[in-house]
Amino acid sequence: MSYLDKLNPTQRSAVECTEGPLMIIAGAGSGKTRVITYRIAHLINKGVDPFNILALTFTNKAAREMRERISAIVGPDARNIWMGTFHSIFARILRVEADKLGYPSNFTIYDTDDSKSLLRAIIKEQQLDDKLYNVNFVLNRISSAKNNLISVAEYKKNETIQADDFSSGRGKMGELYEIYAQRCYKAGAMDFDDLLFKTNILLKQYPDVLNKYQHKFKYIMVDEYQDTNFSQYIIVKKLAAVNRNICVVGDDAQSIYAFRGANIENILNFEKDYPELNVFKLEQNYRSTQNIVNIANSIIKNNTNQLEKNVFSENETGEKIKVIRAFSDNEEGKIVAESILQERTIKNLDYHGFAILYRTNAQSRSLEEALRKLNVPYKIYGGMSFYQRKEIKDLIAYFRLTVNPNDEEALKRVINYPVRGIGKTSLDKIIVLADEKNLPLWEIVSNIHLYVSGRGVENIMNFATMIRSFQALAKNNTAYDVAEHIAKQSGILRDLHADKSIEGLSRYENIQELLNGIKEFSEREDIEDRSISQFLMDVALLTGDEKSEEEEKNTVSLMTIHSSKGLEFPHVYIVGLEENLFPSQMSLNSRQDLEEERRLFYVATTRAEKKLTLTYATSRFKFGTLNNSEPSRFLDEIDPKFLDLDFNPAKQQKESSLSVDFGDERKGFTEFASKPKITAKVKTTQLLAKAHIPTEGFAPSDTSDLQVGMEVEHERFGFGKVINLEGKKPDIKATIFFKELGQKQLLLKFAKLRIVS
DNA sequence: ATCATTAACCTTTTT
DNA sequence: GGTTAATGAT
Repeated sequence: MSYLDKLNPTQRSAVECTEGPLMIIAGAGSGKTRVITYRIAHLINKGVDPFNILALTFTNKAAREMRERISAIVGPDARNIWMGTFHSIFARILRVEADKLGYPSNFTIYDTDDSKSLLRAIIKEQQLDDKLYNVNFVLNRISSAKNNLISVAEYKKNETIQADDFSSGRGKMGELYEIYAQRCYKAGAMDFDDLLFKTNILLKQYPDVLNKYQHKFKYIMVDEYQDTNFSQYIIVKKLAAVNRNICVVGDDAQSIYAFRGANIENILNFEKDYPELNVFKLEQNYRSTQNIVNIANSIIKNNTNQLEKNVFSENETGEKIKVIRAFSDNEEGKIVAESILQERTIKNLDYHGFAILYRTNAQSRSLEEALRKLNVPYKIYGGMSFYQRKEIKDLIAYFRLTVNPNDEEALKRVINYPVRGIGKTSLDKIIVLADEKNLPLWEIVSNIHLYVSGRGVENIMNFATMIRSFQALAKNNTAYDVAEHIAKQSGILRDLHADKSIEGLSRYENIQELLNGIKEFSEREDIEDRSISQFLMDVALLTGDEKSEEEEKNTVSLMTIHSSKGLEFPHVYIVGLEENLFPSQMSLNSRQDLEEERRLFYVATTRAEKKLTLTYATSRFKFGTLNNSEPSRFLDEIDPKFLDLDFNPAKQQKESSLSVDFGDERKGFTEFASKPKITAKVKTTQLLAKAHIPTEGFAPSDTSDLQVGMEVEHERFGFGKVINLEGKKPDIKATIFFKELGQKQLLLKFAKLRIVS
């Protein structure tokens, strides 16, 4: 029982409270994962069968990590826990029960690209204006309908929804939803939202099925409960209704997925569903320095809607939070890259401890360039993942078609790739026919001779024959044999091999990598079904590349703030703190959206353990054109006493060029920082660069014998006099009075000082 | 039917 | 800045 001793009293109570409804409000860095994993381990140690435990997470990464940590305590039993993302767990259940909903058990899962492509086709077929019926907008509308458990029929009946659609001139929205749903059904496909929506239908229409899973899942845990949407909420509520052993863990301050339908009310109102609820609040932050926790608190207190809690840290005070201004996104990248290089060299650190977080994926480019220039190894998380690459999707589309020939999106993708003379007109004809006969595309394609005659028919027949041969092969062979055969026979390998460009080469390599991955899958001893069909089931819900361990031990991590949730790094840089970027322009219309942005900022800051740096640029490229930008309002909201503006170019510039200093240090940030913007940019840059020119051949001296009263030169601050020394051996802090800049405190082990006299 | 050039869109954030 | 749909030439 030694693991219980690793918990503080509140954590321990939460772990030991195994029966009945339980809510754990876990502040950032408060050991949430530890509590969840120990709690599950504790259940198993108490004799609960792992098969009776359902643990739901939002990311595969979180699920995997927890499983590993649990098995470290309870051993191989951990394998049998029903643990995974909402989507993967319910996809698994849906495959078992698929026939009840009229789906094949090997139904395809459409990703967002598939959904959009299908919708685009439908909008076009319906001859609707694709500006008014913007694909993203339509998909969003359908998605939120599903997430709120509104069926096609209900959508069309609902007066509010209809009034909304008609008043915005989109009266056909209901039809689009209907056609989209039908087409998915006909293709034997579910999109991401369907995995939850159809689960709800299943549990509603089949009480015996509901009953089965209610008794199966005796203990249910939900991580990141603040991110659940209505659809997920109802599933959990139903499954927990019999045993009422439901434990939800979350932090309302970290709810950042409202845009995807997450409903923060689910956690705020949890108690209403379970009056006998036990609540534990984990408020001690073990991750970050006090300065970081304080800054995070000072950010989040600007929000109104939240559960009361007091997150605190007993760690060291830590460095102040540095704010850096750059003149362009490129300079921002350069500053961050240089800073990382410097920090890691001076403090002799691993790159692994650094992360750069941004609001939008598009921001990664300037950072990448800067890092590359300085030879800093980095790894981008999220963004375009391996499985989103064109060549990978192409090959997988062949697999999908082999397993489920009705898969419309897969068919459209590969019917003429590599080119085999089935062009747009042929495909259009097939689509029209399929629509007329109300049959899946494949039915037309595989019996094309019944419908059309003439040129081109032969090409289509050959294609159908090829797919059928793949299907025959897939019946009795492992995934790898099938995959390799398909890659060759489809002509994909040949096509890519012929492309001698650098990109072509890398595409070829990616295909090889995918095949290698499938080979590994086919050789696994621990699974029974090693068919291509089984491989596809696993692959559909894999999002990112699963980090390939060792080589990433020494790389800087780049990612959006959203994907940084749950992670921690000693050194964190949050870049692009500008109005209209962070907070995003889209969020400025409503208070709720703005508050979500603020929570996002809260999440970002609380990733940092030791040191946090915030940056913004006063100009930035957007769609290829340069735009001016203003510092984010969030910077203004931080209590300036936690900020270190000393290295802020704005301040240096101000001090060196403005004669009058009103000296009010408590001034708001924006006011403070935006003043110098009046001066021309180029000029300012030069001013900055030449603030102090080090003496020729400047080299830092050994400062171990530095004495009060000595004159020194600093590379950037210029000449100064040592007026005080304090602290012990490696951490001696010097107070130096610089002629240009005034009094400063420097840590001797970091400061580059030349002793003048 | 296919390739090459042009226009249009884009940026939230993700399972 | 970069990708992807639409247009036009062979």
